[in-house]
Amino acid sequence: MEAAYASRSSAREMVYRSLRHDILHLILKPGTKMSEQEVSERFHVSRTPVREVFVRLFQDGLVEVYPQRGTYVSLINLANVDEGRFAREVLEMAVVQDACGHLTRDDIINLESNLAQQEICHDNQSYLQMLSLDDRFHAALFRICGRERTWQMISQLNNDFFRLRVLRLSHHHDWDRIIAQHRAILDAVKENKPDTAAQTMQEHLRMVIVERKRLLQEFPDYFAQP
Amino acid sequence: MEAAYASRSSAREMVYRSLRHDILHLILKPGTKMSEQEVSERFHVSRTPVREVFVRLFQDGLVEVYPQRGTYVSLINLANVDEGRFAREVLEMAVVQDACGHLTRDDIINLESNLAQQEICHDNQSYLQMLSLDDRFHAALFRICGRERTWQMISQLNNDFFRLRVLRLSHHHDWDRIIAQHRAILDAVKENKPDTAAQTMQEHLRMVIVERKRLLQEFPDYFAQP
DNA sequence: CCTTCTAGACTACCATGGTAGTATACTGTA
DNA sequence: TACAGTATACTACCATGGTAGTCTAGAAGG
Repeated sequence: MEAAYASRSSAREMVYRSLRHDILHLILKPGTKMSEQEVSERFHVSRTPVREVFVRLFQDGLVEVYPQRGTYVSLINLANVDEGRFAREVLEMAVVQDACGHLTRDDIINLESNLAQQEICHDNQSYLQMLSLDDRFHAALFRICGRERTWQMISQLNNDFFRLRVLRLSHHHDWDRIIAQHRAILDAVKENKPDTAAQTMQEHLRMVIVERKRLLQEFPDYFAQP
Repeated sequence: MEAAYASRSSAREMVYRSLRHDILHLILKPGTKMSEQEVSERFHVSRTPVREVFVRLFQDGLVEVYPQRGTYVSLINLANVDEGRFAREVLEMAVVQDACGHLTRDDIINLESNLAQQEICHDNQSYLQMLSLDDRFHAALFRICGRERTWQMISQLNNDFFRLRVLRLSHHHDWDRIIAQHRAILDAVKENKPDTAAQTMQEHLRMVIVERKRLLQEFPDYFAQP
């Protein structure tokens, strides 16, 4: 058996990836109506694969389907954000402590290189690249501990958290603290200080709690009522 | 806006729930072939909703789709089991520590009642009920801490872990330790001993690691090669 | 002007037919 | 017997037509 379904470039897969990307990056804004008809015309495919994409997006929590009424990009649910953040906090504190033990030479080079690129981003103000680097920084810590799948799992469940990060990074360019915290985490891991590393990670992941209020005021119609 | 898609009883939803249940409870054994045709005839619906159900099951990791070749119930992936177990361990240790603080009278009644029913199950040897009670016991701890969604999230990702538990509970009726550990956890929480509670929870969730080897030998064709 | 009712234009849902690609069983050949 | 080539019966994939349910704009009545 060779390549499975996911890796194939079917019409369904193309549409799914495109819509998923656009929703996560807020190109399709929360609350936007999406009809089978419209999407199928836009991508020049029939309605069947579009329906199947909607099923997948619904499974991801990215759209809400109201039968005979319409399909809408789901609003950002702050309760989901908070629980996703909690899961990340607990898991990443454990992971970063574990990483203190086995950090290879290559790992250090990789993480240092990532941080250097973050600095460059800070000058460029390229938030898309910053987002990607941030993800890769955290993913690397999981990979070091042999917990790559765990990262993938919580990533899947943190779609709302992701959208909040997009909103934050794209509208407020106060990335100094973020980068400083990444630096502090890396240093603590390198110096084999698990407690400091965990502490800093916790602080890092709790930043969003404060930012939340500001974003809620600034973009009230992006969020679901709690 | 009222009820959303998920709660409706469409053909798709019926078929999805039925197949999902059968796969998770090993009624449909890992590796079994499932064709659109066959399933659509069995449920007396057309192939379109069946296709959409396959998409959802694929998203859940419960089936693998090989285009133009067939759709198969996915084998149990032990790497997935282990990472899911790790996530549960870390999260549940945090949750059970947190639960020590705020345990209401109703919570105690609920959990004690659950444990009493587990004892009854132990006599009846009803593994399906035992499975359900076990899930509800752990879910209750999350709910107490206001982390119900977190439980739902990790449940979604622990399908392989779930199937391993089904295998274990249905074929080996050594439930004494499981029930005893639940009792120990509850007691520790009641007596406000967070460290003991966390420790016992860790031990509890690590039991499956040992069982794994036995099950792998007993049902080799249920598992994917690592 | 405000409310009630109705006709029409949507929506997602499901059935069905056709297509390209894959696996397999069979046939012909050495 | 062993093997190569081919026909056939599958598979999932996609296009399209019809249907019941929902929303909305405009007419009718107060």
